[in-house]
Amino acid sequence: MEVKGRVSNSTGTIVQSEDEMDLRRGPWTVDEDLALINYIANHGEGRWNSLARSAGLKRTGKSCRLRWLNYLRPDVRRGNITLEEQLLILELHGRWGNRWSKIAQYLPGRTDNEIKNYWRTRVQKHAKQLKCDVNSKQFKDAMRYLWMPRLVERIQAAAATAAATAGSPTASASATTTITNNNNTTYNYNLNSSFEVHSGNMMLSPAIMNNNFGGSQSYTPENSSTGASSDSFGTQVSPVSELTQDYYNNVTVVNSNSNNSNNPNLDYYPQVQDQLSFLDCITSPSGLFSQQLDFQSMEPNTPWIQSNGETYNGFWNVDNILLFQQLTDNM
DNA sequence: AAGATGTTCAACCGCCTAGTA
DNA sequence: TTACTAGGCGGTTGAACATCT
Repeated sequence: MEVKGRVSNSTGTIVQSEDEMDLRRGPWTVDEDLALINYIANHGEGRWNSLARSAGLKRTGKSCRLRWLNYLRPDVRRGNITLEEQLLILELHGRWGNRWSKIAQYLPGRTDNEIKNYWRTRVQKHAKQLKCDVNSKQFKDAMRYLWMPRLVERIQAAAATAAATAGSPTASASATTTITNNNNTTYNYNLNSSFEVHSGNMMLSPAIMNNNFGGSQSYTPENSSTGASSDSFGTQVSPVSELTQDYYNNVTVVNSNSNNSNNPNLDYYPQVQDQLSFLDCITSPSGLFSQQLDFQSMEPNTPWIQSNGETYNGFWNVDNILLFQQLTDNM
């Protein structure tokens, strides 16, 4: 695919420079990817326009930058958005809105583009199913009081299962997790599949109060398998991704000291971050499920995301939609 | 089996800001 | 101060793929 570059001069006339006539657009080829990877390996990134020329790429600097940051960069995490990441995206979007790059700073390895895509395809889809605007208070309340607690519950259930499978004594069934957000709302979660919401000084809608979702209330969801949803995160495997990951195995500048065998990209990148699980972070250092997770004070790029590929089973099953409707009927 | 419809995500576009000459 | 350039960001598009009818 080759498209002639066209720009307007000061009089509005379409002109074409010699370089612009050769500019390529559209999907990147294997050779282009390799050229970019090799060039950055040897010369570093930055100064994208000159980089594009020096690397012999008939692409704009912007295009090179985007390709590198969103796809070729070795520490890009690919695959399913984990439950932990979903929870964090919901929380951070509630605070910052569509500040994708800012949100991405808190999800190491995820790009702003990926988070934006997640929001538009998954979250907005749920809002559409519920026939409400994704920015409406109804939907935000549903996220805060139904979706996010459910995510935490499932994270804990998965952790408990994993711990039990591993024979770990930490799989205590009555442990409780407390999460406090920037609205001073405290969520208490425990492994018995119930949760409480303490509203603190947060403003709650009368409908929610009337429906026993304000103050300090308990709600026991259905069996935590919850799975009935059409959502299927990450089932699509990009052939391009597989290809370019294979290339990393053959790039001559790989860091052979790395022992990471899961992500071939990391072999290429000298700085391999040790990753902690979500529960490691909310429980450590002093006690199981008792620490408060303070999103406000978290530093960007804190490497706390679990590296496994949790499959999302969805939340908006029939029970929860009915519950949501009960909540919103009185609004 | 085939066409229609829905979903995903890489890539592009246009705007904005910071840096610099 | 102004003009220009590079880089960054959020919004949007469209091809590829999946699912439905």
